[in-house]
Amino acid sequence: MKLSVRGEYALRALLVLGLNYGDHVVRIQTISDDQKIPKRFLEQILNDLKSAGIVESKRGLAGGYRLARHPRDITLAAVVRHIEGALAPVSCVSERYYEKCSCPDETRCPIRNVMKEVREAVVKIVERVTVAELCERAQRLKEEPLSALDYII
Amino acid sequence: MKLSVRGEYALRALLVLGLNYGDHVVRIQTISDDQKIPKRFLEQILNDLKSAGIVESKRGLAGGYRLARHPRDITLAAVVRHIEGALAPVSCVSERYYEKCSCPDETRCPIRNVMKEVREAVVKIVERVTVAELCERAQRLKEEPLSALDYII
DNA sequence: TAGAATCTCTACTGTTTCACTCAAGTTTAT
DNA sequence: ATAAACTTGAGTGAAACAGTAGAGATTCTA
Ligand code: FES
Ligand code: FES
Repeated sequence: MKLSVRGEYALRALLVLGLNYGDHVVRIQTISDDQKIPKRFLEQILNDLKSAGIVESKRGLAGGYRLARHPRDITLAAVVRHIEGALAPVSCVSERYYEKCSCPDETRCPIRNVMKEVREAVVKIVERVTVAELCERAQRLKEEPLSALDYII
Repeated sequence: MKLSVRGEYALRALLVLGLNYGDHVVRIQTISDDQKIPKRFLEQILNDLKSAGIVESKRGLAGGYRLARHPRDITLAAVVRHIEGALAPVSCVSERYYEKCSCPDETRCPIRNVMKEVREAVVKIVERVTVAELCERAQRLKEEPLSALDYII
C-alpha cells in the first residue's frame, strides 16, 4: 500500500467528519481550511467518497458533508481501497484487484509468496482501524502528544 | 510499499542470481530469457543494483552478473529501498526517506500514527526475508506447489 | 591481434498517473 | 431573488513509468 496525496486528503477529511459526527453537516470550505487541502481538489475527493457510499451530502445553502455510516463502521481499508485501489504490494496477490503479473509461474513464485505475507500484514491493520478509532487516537494524541511513540506497536 | 514492475523485475533477477550463487557469473540474456524480462530494461536494473553494491559484474565475453554478497546477507528491504524508495505508505513515517506531509500538526496526526504501524509491519517482514530465503521458498514451492497456501500465515 | 560477445553509460520516447484547476450547472435557505 | 453551497465534466502541466536506442568499453577466444 502506498498512499497518494489524494488518499491522504481523503483520510484527513474523514477524520474531520468523524470528529463532527452527528446530525449536522460540515462544509467543504471548513474541511479545506482546517486541513489545508485545496478546495476544488477536495470537492472531487468527497464526491468520490460519496459515490462509494462512505459519505453523504446535503446541497444548497447550509449544505455540506457527513459520514454516511457510523464512524465505527468505516474502515481505513474500505476508504483506501476505493481511493487508491489495491492494498497489496503487487497485483498478483490482491484479492479484489487481482491481475496476473509477468512471472513465468505464479503458483511457484517465492516473491509472490512473500508479498502475500506483506499484504496480510497490511490488511490486518487497515481493516481493523476505523474512522472512530482515528478519532480516538486524535483525542489521545491531543492530550499526550509526547507519548506518540508508545502507539507504534 | 508498492512494487513497480521495475522492482518486481529486480527481485526476480536476484532470485535467479541467488539460485545460481557461486563463482560463475550469469548473463543478462539468461536471466532475461528465464524470467521473460525485456533485456535492455533488465540491463538498467542490474546496473542500478550494482551501484547499490548488491550485485557485481564481470565484463567482456563470458561476462555477466553475480551477487556481491552472500544471499543470506541481502534483504528484500535493501533491494526495495534502493529501487523503489520508501517502504512506508506515507512519506511522513519513513525513516530514511522522510518528507513532511501537508498535515497541520504532524505530532498529533492519528493517520500518521496508524501508518507507522503499517510501516513497522511491512518492514518487519521485508527486513527479515533475504534472497537466500527466497531461494528456499522457491525450492519448497517447487516440491509442493499445492501447499502454497500454507505459507501465507 | 581481430572479432564477437558481453557489460556500460547516456539519452530519448510514448503513455499514464498525479495533483490540481476551471467553468457551468443545480439545489436550497433566507 | 439571491447567494452560498454541492455537482459534473473537462482540461492542464509536471512527473513517473516502462521501456528503447545507440555508441562505447572490456574481455575471451580463435
Ligand atoms: S507471480 Fe507475481 S511476483 Fe511472481
Ligand atoms: S502527518 Fe503525515 S499523514 Fe498526518
